[in-house]
Amino acid sequence: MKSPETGPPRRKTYRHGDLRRALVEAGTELAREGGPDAVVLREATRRVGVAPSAAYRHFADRRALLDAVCSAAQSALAVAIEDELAGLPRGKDPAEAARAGLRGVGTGYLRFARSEPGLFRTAFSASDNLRSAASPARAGEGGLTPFQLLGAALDELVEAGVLPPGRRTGAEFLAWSAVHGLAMLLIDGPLRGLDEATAHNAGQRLIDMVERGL
Amino acid sequence: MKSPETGPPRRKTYRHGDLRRALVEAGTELAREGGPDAVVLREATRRVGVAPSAAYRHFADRRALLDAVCSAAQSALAVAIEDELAGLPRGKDPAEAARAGLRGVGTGYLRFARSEPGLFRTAFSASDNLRSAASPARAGEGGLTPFQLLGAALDELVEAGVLPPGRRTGAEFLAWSAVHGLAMLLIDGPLRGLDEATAHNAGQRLIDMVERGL
DNA sequence: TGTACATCAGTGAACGCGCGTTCACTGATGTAC
DNA sequence: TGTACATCAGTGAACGCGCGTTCACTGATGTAC
Repeated sequence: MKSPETGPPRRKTYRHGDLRRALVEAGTELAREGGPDAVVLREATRRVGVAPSAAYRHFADRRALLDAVCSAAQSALAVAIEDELAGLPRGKDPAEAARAGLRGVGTGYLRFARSEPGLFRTAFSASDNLRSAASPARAGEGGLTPFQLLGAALDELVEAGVLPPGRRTGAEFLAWSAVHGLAMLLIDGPLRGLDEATAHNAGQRLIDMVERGL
Repeated sequence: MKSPETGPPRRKTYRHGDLRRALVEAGTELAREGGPDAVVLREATRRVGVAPSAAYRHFADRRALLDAVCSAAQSALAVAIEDELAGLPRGKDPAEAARAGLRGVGTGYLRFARSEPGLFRTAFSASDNLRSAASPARAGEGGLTPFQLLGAALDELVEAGVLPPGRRTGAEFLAWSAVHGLAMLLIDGPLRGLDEATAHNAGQRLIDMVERGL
């Protein structure tokens, strides 16, 4: 029998205990609802039930909070891709498995963009934008970032003899471009509002194109 | 011998004469400098040398001004593509010409994204985002919007027998995705800051991939 | 051609808003003796 | 085990800022007579 909690959660202790984490979580929720611009420092403290200035014990400024939220969003994207890969049937021949791996990365990426557009847009708004794409804060449970997951999928394609090694260099940027572009068209662009099945179809066609074209 | 003009231009007449156009131009300049968020109504009136409230004679609100600026940005993108196409050598066989046309659309698109990142980002932030992609306000000098220019290039590819008609449906979204995604990576993402030649190269490789993959 | 008047583009002052950030403070915690 | 004290996480009031928008107004323009 919980008392009806209105507004911010009331603390019993003067100290919060885990304010930094709580602010990142509140900020992530804001990003989920409205993208990077919605990550407002005062609103995050409000939701946590703390004075605005308390945030400055843990973050130098608003940008620092946003950067932490960006990392969290990238990590969530990595997890979405990992989930897609984990759902793949096993035990095929290496070539087919490698192909399925690349497809899985693209599909997971697109699924995340559609189901979490706010977080997706936030993932690409870090101030150092993906330059340090290898930061552990941005990785999924397997310890790889989205970019590294894509790279690994391409490596497997080469190992399985599907992709000529000469074509490997820079291939992540080509594949990424295609999938990222479709993601943008689906969430902000003219393909916004497509139903689930049609969107999935467009994604598969695009990945076909990438596979043939690489 | 011009007098040194500091700040906003001083009007001699009480009436401005062409305020709507002037505000859209000032807004476009703001978008060029800082993207859609930089299109600030007060700043636009400041630059034009007019009271903030004067804007409301011509625009219902800030969003209406931004929409007009978006249309202008899309039109500028169309012109950039047209320029690229106009520079193409003529008189080849139809198949080759059609291929060059598609390549030109992609190259012009990427060139605009890199040379005018602020306008490029603004072009994709209309509230009705590209749904009415055929609006004349968004067209280039030839009367076609960027999306229509791409469609025309694909049609030529079909007519020249390069692209099987069965593959034509939805092909603009596949090609657009790839090129748009690369544009994003080049201006906001991890490929930001690439030198001209490398960026051009990446663009050509991507377009190769699209051509093969379509 | 001259004059009265309606129109409406632009003025200027004011509004409330929410933001990020600062600063002197308060009070719970944990450590040293 | 008990007490003094340093630490530092969180408080609360205040700041200046620039924004979008409103409203009663002013004055140039063009039209009707």
